[in-house]
Amino acid sequence: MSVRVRIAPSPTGNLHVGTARAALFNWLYARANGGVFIVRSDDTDQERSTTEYEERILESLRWLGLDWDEGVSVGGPHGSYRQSDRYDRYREVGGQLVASGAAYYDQRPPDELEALRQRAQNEGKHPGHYIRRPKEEVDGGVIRLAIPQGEPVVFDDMIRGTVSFEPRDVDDFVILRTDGIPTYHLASTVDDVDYEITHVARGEDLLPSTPKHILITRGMGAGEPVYAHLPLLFGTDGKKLSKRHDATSLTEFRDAGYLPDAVFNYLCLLGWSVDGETTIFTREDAIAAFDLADVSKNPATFDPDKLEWMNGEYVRAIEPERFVEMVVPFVERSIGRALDESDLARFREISGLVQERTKLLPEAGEQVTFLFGDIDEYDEKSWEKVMTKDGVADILAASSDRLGRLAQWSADAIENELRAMLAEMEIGVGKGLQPMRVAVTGSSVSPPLFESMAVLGQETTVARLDSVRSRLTG
RNA sequence: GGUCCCGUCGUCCAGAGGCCUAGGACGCCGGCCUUUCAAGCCGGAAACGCCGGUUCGAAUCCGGUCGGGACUGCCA
Repeated sequence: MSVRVRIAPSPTGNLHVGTARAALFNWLYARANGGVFIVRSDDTDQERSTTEYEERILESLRWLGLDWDEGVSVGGPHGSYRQSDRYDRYREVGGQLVASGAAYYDQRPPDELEALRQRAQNEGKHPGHYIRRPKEEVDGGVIRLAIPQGEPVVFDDMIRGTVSFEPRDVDDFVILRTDGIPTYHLASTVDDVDYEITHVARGEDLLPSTPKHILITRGMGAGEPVYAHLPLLFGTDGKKLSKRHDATSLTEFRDAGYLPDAVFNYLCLLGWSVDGETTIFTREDAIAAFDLADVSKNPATFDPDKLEWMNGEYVRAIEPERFVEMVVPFVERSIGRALDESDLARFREISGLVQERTKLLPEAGEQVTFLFGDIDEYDEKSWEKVMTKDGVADILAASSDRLGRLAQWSADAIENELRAMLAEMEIGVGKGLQPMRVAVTGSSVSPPLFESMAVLGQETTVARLDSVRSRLTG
């Protein structure tokens, strides 16, 4: 039987990294086995679900480079792949389960049920012992599944191995609400059966719900899929990844300047590896090596530092011209206006040096703002550190004078001139260049100075040196 | 509280009884290179939670213990 896997996000927010990683592993498994990857919308929470979020989630999946064969927006043999379009089907199954005795109606208030549950527990009976009623007795209310007593529910999880639950530990849970809307357990399970899902790979938080899903599946007379429960993702504080402390949605990463390939690569490494040695790899490499059975059992802590490092690796690997294209919007954002042709030409001259120094795309913009506008304010710390030293004004005056008279304006020529000058003045290169750097770029951290000056132009360079010198000498 | 899951460097991953004086990556520390910052290169500190058992031999198997987590809704 060919592999059919799915990811079923709820459109109640942007795509969460945990969901993204689950999608990734499902996608890898499908691609590794010539299977079908399905995207379904679990939108039974009518209060919070929106089509707006649904579209954004799909966008994020596409951004990550995951394509799907069936599902929302691409269609397939099962309709819209939205649960909100299938309420009739869930009610039908609910009715069948009641008819067969696998489920029953219940309309008693929660506190009464709690008391009955407590009583059963005290007497060592199944929690549903005093709750269950014959199906004729009540009409309306919710429908609960009657957990069959006896044998434990056992299944072989691809990642966890054999997992077993005693029936007495599973509540008679609600499958259909009073308003006729199915709960997650029913809708999700019915869909998995109807769509002929062969492998359910999802977060470990659903492990305790698995016996419920297995029981519904059996109640429908269907065979169970193979389950694979992925380890959970934690934030840097060691707790569950939270929106409060961490970037949690894929859109945030995109907006921060992360590359989809880097995010893809990094997410793969959270719970899985190619061979324990390889850190950077392509999607094809991942597909070739991937198996759900190899996924780690341990929860993984999301490490922003490592992702950032990896993004730098990917940024440096971009084709130079492509890098320019990608970074232009960020440069424009930094300088607050669009780049014209001559700006672009100047940016190209230095973009290689910028690329080496970029981990996140927006940083590239910050590095070249000095090229495209006046320096409104100098970096305070840089000024403090460099400009308050003795002899700075002399260095600026001399460099302005010599660069102003330089016949050929190129990085090499500038370098030769300034090195010769500093040698004559008996000032160390490192010490002597810093004031010029701050004067010309506004900061003690910048792309290499000679190239920066070359691109900036002779006139502007000299003007900036003069401007700072006169500011220093009053 | 109950049920279930998990337990190798700070973090991620490798290790499926001898190849382990435990390997790779991020981060950290030191050095080299160097016009700053990066990048690159070299080196370093850093882990098998604990206790028993099985075995000639255990990070690897078993038991216990401790620790962490998830679930325990007419949310998903």
